[in-house]
Amino acid sequence: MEAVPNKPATIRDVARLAEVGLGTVSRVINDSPQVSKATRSRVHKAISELNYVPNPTARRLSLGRTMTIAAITPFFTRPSITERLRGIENSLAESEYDLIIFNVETVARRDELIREVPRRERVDGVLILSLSPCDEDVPILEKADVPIVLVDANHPSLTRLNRVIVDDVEGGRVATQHLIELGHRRIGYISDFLDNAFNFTSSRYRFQGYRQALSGAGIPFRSEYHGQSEHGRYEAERLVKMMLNNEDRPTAIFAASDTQAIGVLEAARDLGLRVPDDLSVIGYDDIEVAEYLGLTTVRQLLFESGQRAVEILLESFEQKLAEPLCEVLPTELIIRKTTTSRSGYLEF
Amino acid sequence: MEAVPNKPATIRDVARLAEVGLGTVSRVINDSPQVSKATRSRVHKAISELNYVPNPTARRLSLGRTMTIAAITPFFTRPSITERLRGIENSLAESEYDLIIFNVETVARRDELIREVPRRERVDGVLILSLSPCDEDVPILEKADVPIVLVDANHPSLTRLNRVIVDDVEGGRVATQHLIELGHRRIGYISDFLDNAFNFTSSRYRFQGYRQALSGAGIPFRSEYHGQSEHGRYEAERLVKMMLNNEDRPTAIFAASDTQAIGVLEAARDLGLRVPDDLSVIGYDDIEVAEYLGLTTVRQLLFESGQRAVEILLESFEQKLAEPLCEVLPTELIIRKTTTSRSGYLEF
DNA sequence: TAAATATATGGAAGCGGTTCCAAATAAGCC
DNA sequence: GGCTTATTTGGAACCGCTTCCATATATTTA
Repeated sequence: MEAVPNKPATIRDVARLAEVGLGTVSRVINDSPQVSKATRSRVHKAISELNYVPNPTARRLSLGRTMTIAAITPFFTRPSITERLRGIENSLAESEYDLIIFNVETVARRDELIREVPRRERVDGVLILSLSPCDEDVPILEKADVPIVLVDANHPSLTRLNRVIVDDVEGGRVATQHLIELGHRRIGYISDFLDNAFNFTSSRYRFQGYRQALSGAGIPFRSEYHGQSEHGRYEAERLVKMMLNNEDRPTAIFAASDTQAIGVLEAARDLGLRVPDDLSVIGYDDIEVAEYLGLTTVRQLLFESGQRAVEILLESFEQKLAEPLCEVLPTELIIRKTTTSRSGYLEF
Repeated sequence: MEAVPNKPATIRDVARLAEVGLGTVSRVINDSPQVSKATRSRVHKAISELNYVPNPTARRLSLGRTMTIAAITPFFTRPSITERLRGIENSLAESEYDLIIFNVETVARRDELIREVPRRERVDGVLILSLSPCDEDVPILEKADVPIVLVDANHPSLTRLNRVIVDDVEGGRVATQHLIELGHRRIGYISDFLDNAFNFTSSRYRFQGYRQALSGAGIPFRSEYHGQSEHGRYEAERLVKMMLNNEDRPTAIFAASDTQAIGVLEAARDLGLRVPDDLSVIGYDDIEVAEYLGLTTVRQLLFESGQRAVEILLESFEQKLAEPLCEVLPTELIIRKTTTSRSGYLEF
């Protein structure tokens, strides 16, 4: 029982109390095998007596590693982002690494972070979420001196960066194909703006898949069946109401995210359209509420994408990766209760 | 134009190239006034030539400060949490501090973090969001050797910790009083479980306010008008449907969060009740979607609470605080379109 | 012009760890 | 017992910065 010292104890205090050398204490801390049992327990006793905890900063400097991983992420208010972050935090919690987070809400900050964060002095690795690099960013990122993993982000000319992605073209195709196989011919697509300052690409790729499926089935694309706006449930609701007020309105809607699909369901309800009888709706993501709503959707592994990205990063620290990984996570069509066959229109 | 060096440049490289001493470079980096203009520009030239960035870890060790702030937060999927986090990140982005985040999803982790994170060697300050300490935590936190700010968290016996809180009792009272003044007598309350392992207190305090308002108006509390369950829109929907199926059902509902209020609105719609004519609904928080929905609610300053917490933390680093601050942020009743007077029942 | 004062500069010491090398001790072998 | 080898141990050197003190240079002042 002694007074709490003003300054935290250092490794030297422990060495003195345990009557051993500095190196020995360090070896005990780091579980080095070459310390005799007797010495080890003497040191442990001193450690707990002094309430000693190794100073992480000193450790980092000495190791030449920051033991820190940065996540650069846009608006972390969207469920798809927070789910990925949960996965990241979850995997990192068991490791020795700290997670530092940078939230991007402006293009200027995006550029600043992409330039300044991936430096060896700052962090050991970087995770970039849902922010696809633009042409100028590619060389910067490929030249960075720390491992980087892009999650839900990509660029055609990337070859030297790890990525965890979903094949959004395929996902869009599968969703649309599902509707086509149910007999739908007039299929709407509701999405974010395909072109945007942050270079979010998912809506764009899913749109490509949508187009592919249509043309594969010989259905011409009609631009009035594509609604784009800012991301959000209520924006989607507004868009789809306009679309559904047309004469020749769609019998099915593919929404680029579940959040937007919820908006579509609301709109249908407001317009007195029964889902799925009058309107089939399919979303994308399979966020938590999708199951509650019985929403048919394309599941992507959000939480797992974060976990996987961390695994890849940690592996790349240990040089285990011969070359950059581009891991494509599977998507899965989850058929629930918001899609059904277009009665009377089946042509198969 | 020279080859990218394998190792990042150090302050010594800069000193050598600029032909000055170590100390001088350090002074330039830290904007010390006592460096001559000529020397300063020589050093700057060398810095940009070597693409030099000071090593933060070394800086931290030397300064004896980690330049890092931890945020300990429960499930960061809830809008009220992510809004606060946004505010925190936003304020910290302009500072020199890094933000490291710990997500709490189990009680065990909560306890572990509360014990281990607030240490001088790890971080310079700690923000704890929406996790009220329990009795055993109080002495641990009060003895911690780094400044701590609780946000949306409190404990009756706390005196030595900074807090940014909302008077939830008052907020609950105001919400309920609003309904009473509209003539409602049968007022339901939908909330999280009042007792829960994480010791979330907001539902409890708002419940107190609800009770106060009722008894102030001479309305007896009826336990069948209080529904509690896990947090969430759909859980709330289920609860309120049961409540509304009773004979003597409430004419107004106070939901402990906007998320839950949305569930109430859904339930009303499913049951064919018009809002506000058949059922008045008031929420709490004023999250982004509340305005879209025209939801009457009690606004609390979520984003600002995060900003304010950071300000207090930074001030306490500079010893500017004579004693711990307990800042109560205002709430504001935002009357929109989901509450109206109980026609035919007005007794005033 | 010399002395006193103000301004600039160089670099050692120190922050608290890790690691490597040399030395001490223990164990094994003939 | 004496020699070799394996196991433990101590501590200097180092990681890259800041800071303080001593020294060098410039500026005032009498």
